[in-house]
Amino acid sequence: MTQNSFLQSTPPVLFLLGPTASGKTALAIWLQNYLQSQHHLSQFKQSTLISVDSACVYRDMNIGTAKPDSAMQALHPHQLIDLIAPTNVYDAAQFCRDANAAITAAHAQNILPIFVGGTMLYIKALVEGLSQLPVADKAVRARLDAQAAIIGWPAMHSELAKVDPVRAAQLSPNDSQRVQRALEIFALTGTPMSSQQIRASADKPAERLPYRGLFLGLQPSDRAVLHARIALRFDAMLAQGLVAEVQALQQNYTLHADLPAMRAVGYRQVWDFLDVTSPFYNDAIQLRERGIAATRQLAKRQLTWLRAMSYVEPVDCLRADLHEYVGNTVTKFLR
RNA sequence: GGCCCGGUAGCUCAGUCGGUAGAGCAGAGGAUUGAAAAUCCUUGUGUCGGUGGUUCGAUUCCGCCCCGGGCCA
Repeated sequence: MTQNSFLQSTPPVLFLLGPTASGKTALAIWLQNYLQSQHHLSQFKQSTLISVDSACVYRDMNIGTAKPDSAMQALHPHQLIDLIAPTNVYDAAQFCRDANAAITAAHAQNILPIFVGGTMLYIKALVEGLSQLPVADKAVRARLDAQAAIIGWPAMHSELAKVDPVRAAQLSPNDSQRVQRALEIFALTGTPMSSQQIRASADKPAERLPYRGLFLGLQPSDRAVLHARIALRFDAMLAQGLVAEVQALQQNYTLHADLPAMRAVGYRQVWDFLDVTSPFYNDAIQLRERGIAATRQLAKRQLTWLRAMSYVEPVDCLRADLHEYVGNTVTKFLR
């Protein structure tokens, strides 16, 4: 059996990646309809959408996450949304388990998996793998946070340099999250994080995956158009009741501002808007401006990810023949 | 119409006792291994409103004009 025929017998998986407001969801739904109408072109009669979104995993966070509404989900169900309460924490490793299970289940039923989303770390973890590292430990993190509150993160970084100089050299003394994670790993295992990390073969995901992937990365040729869409969409969220949604969350759950769910774009800014002690309390103009700016910054980081992932094929989401182009590309891939 | 206060980076403003200027925010580029919509790194030349004058030299001092805001008529 040649290498080529082996690859062709490997089941396919589609990845539709892109920054916020690039039109991923609409394109995914169009593609699902398209594949339905063109099912004679491939072995798959059906497809399934799988969300790649660290915010859509939270229940009761609908407006701010631009989650597909119930009418849309009835016609085009998404997997990996509404998995946990906003008081809980999801992570990249859990995503890998959930995503791999979804792929296996879909292929077993001769269904084409289509991943749709913008959390590129999850994709990187799924494609390139994660090292065998301990899961987050609440108690250890609380202890490290308490210590950092006294001596500051640069001093914590100095502590890290004593036990894991390799990792410390890779990190900024201000990078609280990564410094904490490295200290946590040492506390839990007694071994430096740097000696437990394995480097994945970033450029050749196909060699270690039991399926072959088509990775399409939506990137606008004109950033200004994306910025305009982001502003429009944030205004729409406010009009749909984003503030009321956060108030309801605060009533129905015991939340605090440091929860990953409440640090999400939009939610964090509304939290400040509702917080009497915040300088942004009750300031609707600031809420709008800060929400839009935070969304633009998120989109920028997502685009940086896409440019850095060599196996992602860039697609201009503003091209006039977007549907035709994506349809043809996918058809060719599935053939 | 008179008086007062402003007009400096996309925005909010600081500053130059006269030697052409700097913060925050925004923007841009990058990193990214169990919080990732997170966290972090790098990045600041702009007719200093216009014009005339004083001066070796004006964004800075003076005159006039324009544009905001306020007070008095």
